[in-house]
Amino acid sequence: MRGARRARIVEVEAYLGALDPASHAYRGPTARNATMFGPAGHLYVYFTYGMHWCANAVCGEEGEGTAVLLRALAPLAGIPQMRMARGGIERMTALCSGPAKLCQAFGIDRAFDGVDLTRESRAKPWIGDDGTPPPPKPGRSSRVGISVAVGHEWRWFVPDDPNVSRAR
DNA sequence: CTTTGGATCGTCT
DNA sequence: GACGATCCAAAGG
Repeated sequence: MRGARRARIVEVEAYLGALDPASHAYRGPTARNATMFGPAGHLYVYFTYGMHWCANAVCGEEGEGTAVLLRALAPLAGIPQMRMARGGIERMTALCSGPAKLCQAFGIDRAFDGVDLTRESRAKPWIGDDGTPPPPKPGRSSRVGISVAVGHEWRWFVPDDPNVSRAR
């Protein structure tokens, strides 16, 4: 949520710090993952595959390294801006249907690593509660794109939402 | 529709 | 020096 752009979170994955070999925080704090070990409610942004940014909400106790990866959003407002940021792509469900796509749609990069998500602002991303209840029966599956700790079903999503990324 | 391979570079070994 | 918490275009059915 930034500027005129707003969207609803419809897919996330949990990464459990030192307990989770698939987490960036598994091997302890480094320059890159420092934000993960900070206070909850802040944004952890990382760069991957030489071209993509991905965003997490830090959610554990300070020093724990626990975070939730934002994997997909349902666009609500500022759609033309998202389209523009995504290179003029037309298909609505392609705007935010992936962790790197949603960052591109919202213009999220390293500059926003560490920002406080709990404070509403026009100049940076933030997360708020608009009163929409969570799905009564959330979808659940193993996490996408990882090669270790594959056994845990720590991906959660809104069933039947067209913006949810398709699993490999 | 599905499958495949290329792009591209910061981070940690 | 290897490899990613990915995406997309192109090619094949």
